[in-house]
Amino acid sequence: MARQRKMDEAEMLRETEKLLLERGYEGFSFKALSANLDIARSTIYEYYSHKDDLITDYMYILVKKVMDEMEIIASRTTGLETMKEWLKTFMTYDQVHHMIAMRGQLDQSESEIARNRLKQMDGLHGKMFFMLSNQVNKAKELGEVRKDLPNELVASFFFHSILARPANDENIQGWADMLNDIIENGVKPRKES
Amino acid sequence: MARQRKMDEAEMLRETEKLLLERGYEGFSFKALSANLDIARSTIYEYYSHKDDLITDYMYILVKKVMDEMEIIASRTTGLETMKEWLKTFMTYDQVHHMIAMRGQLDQSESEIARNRLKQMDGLHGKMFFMLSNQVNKAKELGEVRKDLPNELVASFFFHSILARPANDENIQGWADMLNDIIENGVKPRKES
Amino acid sequence: MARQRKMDEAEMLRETEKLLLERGYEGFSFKALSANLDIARSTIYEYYSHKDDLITDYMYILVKKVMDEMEIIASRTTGLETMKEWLKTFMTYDQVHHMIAMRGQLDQSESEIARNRLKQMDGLHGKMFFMLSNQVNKAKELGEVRKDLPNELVASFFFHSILARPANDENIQGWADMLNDIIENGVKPRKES
Amino acid sequence: MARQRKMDEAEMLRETEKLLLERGYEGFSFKALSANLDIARSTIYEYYSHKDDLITDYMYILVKKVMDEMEIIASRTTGLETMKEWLKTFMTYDQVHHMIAMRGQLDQSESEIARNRLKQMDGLHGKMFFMLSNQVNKAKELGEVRKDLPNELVASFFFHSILARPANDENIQGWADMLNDIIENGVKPRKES
DNA sequence: AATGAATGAGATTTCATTCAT
DNA sequence: AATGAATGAAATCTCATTCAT
Repeated sequence: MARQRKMDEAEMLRETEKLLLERGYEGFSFKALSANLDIARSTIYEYYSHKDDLITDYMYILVKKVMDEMEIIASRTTGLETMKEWLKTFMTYDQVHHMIAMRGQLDQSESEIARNRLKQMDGLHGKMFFMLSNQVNKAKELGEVRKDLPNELVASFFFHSILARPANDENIQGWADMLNDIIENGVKPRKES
Repeated sequence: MARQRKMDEAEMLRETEKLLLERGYEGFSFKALSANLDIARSTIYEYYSHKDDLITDYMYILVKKVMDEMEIIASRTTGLETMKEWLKTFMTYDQVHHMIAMRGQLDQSESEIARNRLKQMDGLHGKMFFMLSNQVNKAKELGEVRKDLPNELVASFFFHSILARPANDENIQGWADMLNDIIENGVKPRKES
Repeated sequence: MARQRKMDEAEMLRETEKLLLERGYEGFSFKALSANLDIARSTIYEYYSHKDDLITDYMYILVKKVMDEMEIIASRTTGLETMKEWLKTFMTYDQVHHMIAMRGQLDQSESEIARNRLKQMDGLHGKMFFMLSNQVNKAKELGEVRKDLPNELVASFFFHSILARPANDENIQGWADMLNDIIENGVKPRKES
Repeated sequence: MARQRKMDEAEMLRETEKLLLERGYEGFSFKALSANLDIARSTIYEYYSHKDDLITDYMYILVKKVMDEMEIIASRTTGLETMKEWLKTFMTYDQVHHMIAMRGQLDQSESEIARNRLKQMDGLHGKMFFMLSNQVNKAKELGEVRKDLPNELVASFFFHSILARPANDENIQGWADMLNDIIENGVKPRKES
């Protein structure tokens, strides 16, 4: 009797994310995943032959999604405005920071598939930082960013500033505005006459 | 063989840190630790009866060290200057950020000793943020920080800004100065005539 | 290799009994059990996630079996006759006495499943003693048992008398008859004129 | 500086008994013993080089004590009276039954000292049963016990009857009297005109 | 396409025992 | 006589992975 197609791969990736955030790389297990998805553990192997394959797949897709949004934004804005929009993207996908933290543990993965996907991901990640730095440069040319700061530092600053998240998560927009404000103008009062 | 020599507990904590940073909470194992220290796995249990006891001990000591340095700095400076000095402390102990990320996984620890140490650590952590926010307030009073920004956001911004670390780790001082500069003045050029 | 063959759970319980009787609660180990069953140690965990779960399962099933036999006997006899039949049941299942001795060590079990099963077992055990005492009472009413002895003592006497087992195990029936004889008439000669 | 003689061997044996009764043979550990006695674990090895040496020592001393009491009683009484007195001794030392249950696990002990002490103990145990059977015989000759019952069965019956212990432990004497009454006269009413 | 059954490797933890002081 | 330090072996338990159905 033919079994029903029970598996929804999108849901699988969602659960993967949830578990990775809750328990970290080593704490993540197919056992827990199969329990949460209410399928047999062995069924997961029909989709991913190694734990690391699934994890790197999830990671790659996540970074790709961020990249895609960044590119859409870049296609209709420039300079500081682009970067301010990107900041909102970074907020929406703040898991990325956790994934970067976990990435190191995957270096010695036994799965070649996983190691290859990591390389692709690193490529994307590099490209992402290149886009950031590049945009900083454009902003400099437009006179929106000081020329005495290294592009990479400003880029990295944008990317990490979202970690300064307030305790109460409500009002994302207001929070984003304030972050942008600090990044642009700094915390020191301007001596306006 | 050196059967009698007493374990060097300081070295044990140093190796613990190294392994935690390399492998994360779940990846950390007494097996690896004992191998690195060149002692028997069971010997570690003479010092810490649970994995979590050792980890929380390490974490607590780390946070305590940061706090102590912060207090010394606060005793001889104020306002923005204090915060700029603190930033250097945060840079020196940037492992703290990794530990905060791991902390969540320790909540369900079966070891009561570990759970208690976590409570103490949370206390310290709370105190740390209180000190930060407080200093932001002083800086506002001194006219060094804009009054329209919430204390907590500025505090959190300082604490997390160090994550915008440049690829090449050399020249910490220059890096610290630039971070401070961005935080103070922002990335936008000042319209100075 | 017979990789797919399903474990025979009945055999598992039989081996469990054997090992428990040979080595006691703390001496019982999954290592020995898996060796005797010629399966991998981890396979046992597919059936029982805790040592205590298996042990209490075995115990419960044992007590249940005794109870069931007792009830069948009680449904077709009364009074002293019932108790004499029960004595034979107790002889057949004399492991029960060992299990009662071990039970104490299970109280602090970490497995909730085990603790729950223990509660059920205690319930059965209580019911068993209630049935025994009750039947003593009936026997008193029928004039088969002296009225000056507490029900509980007579009940307990029946239950434990089977421990007075002769060295050579043959001839169960003769032994049972003699035990019954002593319990009924005592060891003192009746002064029959 | 000379350490104080902290160890009281009698107390050591008392704690050994307590732990053996609480946890059984495999559950008994020098770790727990040293904790209870508040001495170093290694100190116990000054007295007993093997776990089993201590356990068998305790067991032997226990059985010896029972034997000594039995012999004193036997020196001033005979027949059924002796056996009734012995019953009280058995009640006082009811740990003996637990020790007999544990004894089996010691057979494969690696310590030769322990194996030898076991042999001595078995000798005593045998002698004890010989005394019991012998006394049954005397009682038969005195017309106090029925001649149709095997000596060993009556002996064993006495020895084990104390396990029929009532729930509430108070009033040992009354309980002993009732047990003796049942053993002597049985539970069936005597048809006395 | 999905699953049930089994397994080997490894993690945490406990403990008897040894040895130098 | 007593102890602190260390250790190896073993026990419980978890999990990624394989394989037959």
